[in-house]
Amino acid sequence: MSPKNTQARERLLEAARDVIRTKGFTATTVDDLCRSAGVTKGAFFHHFKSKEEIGVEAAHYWSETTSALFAGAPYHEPADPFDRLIAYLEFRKMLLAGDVPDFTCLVGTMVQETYESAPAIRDACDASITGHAMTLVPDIRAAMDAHGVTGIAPESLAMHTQAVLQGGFILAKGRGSSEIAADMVDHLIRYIRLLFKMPVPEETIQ
Amino acid sequence: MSPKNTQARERLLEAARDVIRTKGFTATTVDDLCRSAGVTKGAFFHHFKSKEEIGVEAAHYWSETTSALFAGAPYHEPADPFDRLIAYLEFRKMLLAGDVPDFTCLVGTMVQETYESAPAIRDACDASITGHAMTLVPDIRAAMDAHGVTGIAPESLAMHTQAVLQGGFILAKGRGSSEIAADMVDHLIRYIRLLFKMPVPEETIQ
DNA sequence: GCAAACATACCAACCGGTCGGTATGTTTCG
DNA sequence: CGAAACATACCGACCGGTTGGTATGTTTGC
Repeated sequence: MSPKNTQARERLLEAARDVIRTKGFTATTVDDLCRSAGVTKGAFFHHFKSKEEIGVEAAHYWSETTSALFAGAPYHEPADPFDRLIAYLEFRKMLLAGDVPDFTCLVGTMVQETYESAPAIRDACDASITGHAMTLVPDIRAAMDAHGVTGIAPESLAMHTQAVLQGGFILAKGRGSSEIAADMVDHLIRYIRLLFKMPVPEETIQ
Repeated sequence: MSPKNTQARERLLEAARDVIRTKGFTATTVDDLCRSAGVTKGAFFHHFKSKEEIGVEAAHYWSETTSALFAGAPYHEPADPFDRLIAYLEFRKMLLAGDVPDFTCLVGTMVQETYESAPAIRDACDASITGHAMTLVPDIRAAMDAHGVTGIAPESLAMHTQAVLQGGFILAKGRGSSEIAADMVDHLIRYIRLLFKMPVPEETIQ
């Protein structure tokens, strides 16, 4: 009944996450994934019926693992919804560590390559990004109510946080450094502080 | 000199711009480009010594053609630098028309796939994005001076405009529609209005 | 008439995917 | 019980088509 030995599958999904973030989906070969996971091609096609299927499953795996990461993160602690929103963005800044492939987004990378050629992957990536954004909506809505902010759909501001992050990742890839991505989050924090009529810190954004 | 000469080169660069924006750099084959340009492989390798080289040249070509487009655009008309900045963003919104491959950014797409494997392409893409952003700096700086905005480097705000656009393109690819990208530009406009202490229009951002 | 601008034919490496087979359980039933 | 029947996980050689690139010939424009 329960799949006892699914080590190969999990190792392949981890390999997909790491290799695709580095090389992109198309440039990643099935043999790359097998080598990285330490399994054979037979094992690969036992668990996934095609390369496209591991793309879809990798997006799901990404959704699950990042959901768990964010659910257990300390940014939920503040009592005020506005403070939680800012804490979320500070947490995202904190994640911008290590080399570029370590902090960039698997699904943002994959959707760029597959949106016209592999609808199943595109939909899984879109669901991952949108699903994560929607976890922010209750806090955004509560903070808007508390601060009397109107004229913006909470869902739209939630998507905007993800757009700024994805754009920051692209700029970081161009420069080979996370710094610019952190600066973009600083702009986003300033936008949200201004929008909610909250004081803006004096530090200069470089 | 003569219109016949080097026609193949230009047609190949146009093909690269169109096909790569649709399929991505890696998934685009040399034969794809030849077919789209209506030339043979001999012509391709006469003008470009490798696939990587046409990637670099396509980024340069993108820089040149977009520079010309923006230089001739009407957003330079307003007398006030702040108004020019807003007019630029409204112009960018206006460009969000047609299918996704028609309005998305070639170099933003390419850098995602090549930043680890093809430094020459990565650098050309980075130079294209950064170079375009820097054209905004004089107006941003003048507007900041005029409105007493401090605590932000003009270059950083210029890069932020590009991050929001690039992020909007990724979200648009996930949804197959430009609408979300336009919404992201609306957030950016609102941010800049708030930052420059200017009134914010009442329309709701969806 | 000569060099640049193409066209044609071809190649070796590579890629996604297949296939026959093995090892190790798990279920079924007399 | 116990053995036959079946299921799952995995192996790795192999296949046919594709890919970036080359070698060589032909056309075009000054």
